[in-house]
Amino acid sequence: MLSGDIPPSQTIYIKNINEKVKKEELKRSLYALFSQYGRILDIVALKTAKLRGQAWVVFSEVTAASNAVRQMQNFPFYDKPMRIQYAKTKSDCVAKADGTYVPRDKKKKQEEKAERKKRAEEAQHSATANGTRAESNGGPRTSFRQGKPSTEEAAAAPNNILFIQNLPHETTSMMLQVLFNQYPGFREVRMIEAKPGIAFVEFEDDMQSSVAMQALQGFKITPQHPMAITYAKK
DNA sequence: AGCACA
Repeated sequence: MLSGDIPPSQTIYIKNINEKVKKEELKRSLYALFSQYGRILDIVALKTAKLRGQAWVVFSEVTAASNAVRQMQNFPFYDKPMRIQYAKTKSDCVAKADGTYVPRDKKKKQEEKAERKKRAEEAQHSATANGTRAESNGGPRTSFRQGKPSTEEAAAAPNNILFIQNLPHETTSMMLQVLFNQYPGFREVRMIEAKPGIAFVEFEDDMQSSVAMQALQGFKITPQHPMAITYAKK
């Protein structure tokens, strides 16, 4: 089943997460990894028998979620490739924001489940009746990968090397080293004499570079120079 | 594999 059957949502659902990682660390890592795509409103992760190895990341915008679904698909996270889909239902924090939140009770939950099942069956029937797949209501769909995931199409593919721009010309590699050295996995800063205003900062792995990126994004060495951090091109 | 909001 293609994950594309689920309509776009501002919440992504991630599965195949390494179950050994502790909940709080998991949330922090997810935040570090996904905040590059947009503002994160909430991250939900539970370690119950049914829900371990999964997480929900709620973005403030659907577009952010869409980019995350595409670009982080199969990202090796704690040695397991993430499987990312849109969430099937609206997150509570979103419902609270748009005023549609109603506190859940056990009974309500069952009803929702039954309702989902019924709709799925109906969709199944109509699809087989037409002899086609139900390409759900309107909306231009991005095409989904058929073959192997290609990293080339990822606009912002994570990289252990960061590319820093908009530095004041007087920035030294020493200054950057002090700044980036506070984050685990830091390796080195590289600057090019002939190209002032930019730098490359290397970390041990993608996760660690992502944490530093998130933490220092927009950091101002001078008030006029918020640094712009992206992953270096491979 | 698994769709929640402790």
